[in-house]
Amino acid sequence: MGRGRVELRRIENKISRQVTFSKRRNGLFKKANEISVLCDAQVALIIFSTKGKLFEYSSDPCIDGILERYERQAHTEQLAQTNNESQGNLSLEYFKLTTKVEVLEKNIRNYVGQDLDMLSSRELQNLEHQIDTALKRVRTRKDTRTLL
Amino acid sequence: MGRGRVELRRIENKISRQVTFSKRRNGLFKKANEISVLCDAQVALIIFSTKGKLFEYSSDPCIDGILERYERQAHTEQLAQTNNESQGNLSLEYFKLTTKVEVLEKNIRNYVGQDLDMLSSRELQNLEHQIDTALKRVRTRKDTRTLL
DNA sequence: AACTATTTATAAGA
DNA sequence: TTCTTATAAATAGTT
Repeated sequence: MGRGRVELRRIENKISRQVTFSKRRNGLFKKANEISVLCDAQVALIIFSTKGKLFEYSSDPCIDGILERYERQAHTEQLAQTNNESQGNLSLEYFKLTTKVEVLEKNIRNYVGQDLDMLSSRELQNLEHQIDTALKRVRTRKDTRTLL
Repeated sequence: MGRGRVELRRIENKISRQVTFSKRRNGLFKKANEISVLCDAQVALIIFSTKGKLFEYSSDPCIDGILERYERQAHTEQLAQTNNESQGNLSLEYFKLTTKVEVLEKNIRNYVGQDLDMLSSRELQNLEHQIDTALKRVRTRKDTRTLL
């Protein structure tokens, strides 16, 4: 869609890649929004750039609702059509909470360096950076405390 | 992109809406794949149709990795989320779960080096040790992965 | 499912 | 970054 065809492979030039990323990201968000409005669909779109910057689009006010719905559906397989209503249903809310607890517990295991097998290189990189930052913060706090 | 402009609002005709949904869904997945390849980005796309049918695209073999990364990052970025939900007549189990979530979230904040003010010297010492161990594990895992 | 007239997205250039 | 524009690509309406 432009002056010349583009082969479907990683753009090696860094500047071009960033420019293309920015343009196509906007295009993708626009189209995601269009399909959600035109076709009355629920859409969640998450993008991490090469550098780890997060971009997200959600057709709903809060993307978490869609992600939780996804988790429920993906892990419950068959129940697809049935769960569209029942807001305010305590058992549903309870189930959502148990899902949330599972996610939190998985995150904690990652933060203490466990369950790393499923993480990609990039995720590992990201996690390492977070933990490294955390360690610095804790040591700074320790130093501050020692002075009191 | 077709014979005549389309207003950005829900298509009322059910058949047209379904056809458009199918076409645009394919287009969206194609573009999501293109940006991930061209720009070396990580992309997760979740779509629920009006009827609740799930469609998903992921640039990675497993979409859950991206979603978990999203959860981690979202948690790291927004610390001031207030969970004011638990009002009203909730069952004991539900309440216990919300408490558990609070504890887990508090732990996660500590693991990323935040909310350290209330910790004693001994707790700080423990936390430091845990994080230090975590960092070593992550780096070991990274090295292992690099060798593959 | 295919076909095309058009609109839309965007690659390259400014 | 933002705009312009030539061109590729997507798709609305049709068959």
